[in-house]
Amino acid sequence: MGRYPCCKVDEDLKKGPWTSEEDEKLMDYITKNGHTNWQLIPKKAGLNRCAKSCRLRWTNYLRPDIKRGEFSIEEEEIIINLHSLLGNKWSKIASHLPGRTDNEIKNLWNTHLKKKLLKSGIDPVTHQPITDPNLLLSLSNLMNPFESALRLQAELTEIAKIHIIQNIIQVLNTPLPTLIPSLQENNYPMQQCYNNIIAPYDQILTNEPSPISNNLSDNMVVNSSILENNMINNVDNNSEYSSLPSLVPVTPENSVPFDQQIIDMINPSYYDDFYALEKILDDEENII
DNA sequence: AATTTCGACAACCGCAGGCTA
DNA sequence: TTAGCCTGCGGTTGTCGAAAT
Repeated sequence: MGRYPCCKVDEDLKKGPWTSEEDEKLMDYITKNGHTNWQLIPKKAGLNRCAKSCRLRWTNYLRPDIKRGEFSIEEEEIIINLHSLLGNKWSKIASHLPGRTDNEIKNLWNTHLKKKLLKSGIDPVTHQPITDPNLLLSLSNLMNPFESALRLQAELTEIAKIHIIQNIIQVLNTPLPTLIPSLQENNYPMQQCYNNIIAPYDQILTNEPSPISNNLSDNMVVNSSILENNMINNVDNNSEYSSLPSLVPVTPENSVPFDQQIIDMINPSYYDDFYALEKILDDEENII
């Protein structure tokens, strides 16, 4: 039944740091023969290591496509943003960063990024501002009080904006005419809604008109993944808030209610558009 | 100069889901 | 069909060098 076990428990296999000789043996073998069967590799390569150890050494260190060296600011931003969307899914996060391993990203998170967020008053788990007053006080004491207050205020404002945009995307991502047939009859101007609500913010982030704005028709669903990718990849490095904490996933339990004052801060006209959309949805709900 | 502490990173451990004989 | 291995993943631990005492 089954296969041969991965590593025999009673075998006296070497553990701990790899020597350069071991690296060379593994590298040589895989370069010549590939790594289709990890179980065979240690023996065939002449290594007294278990298959798992060999696989890990290869994927985390010896693989030729690994990008070594310090993480750039852009990479750190991407990691923070992806972490806010995906949580501790290190392998998923690593798949967005060519040449970086999940282990490397996990280490970076635990040693640098977590502290960086905490110092900015952001909870690294929820990616929301820390609300515990004691913790906030002790954090703010680390910085110049005036600078700290200004910074905190600016960051909270920016987070609020992102919350709003994400909520709008979520609503727009619902195929309205499918759900509510009468909307199709009314020919609700989704294009106009997009142009007024999403495009300006998208433009701020990308510094160019979004490609989807050219293709959006009334029956189309706004592709939020494109917008999210824009948010992740187009960090404005000149911005005072380039070290901004990341997006917070919009789920029913942590969706924030809209705040007139915050929406007005972005642009008062957006609220009118969204309010119009909300009103239509409410009306439809009442009819149904 | 010796010792201790801390931070960074590599490596290991154990689990879950998929796969295979 | 199923027992048990294989692989990938995330959490944790170990190691080593630098900084502090």
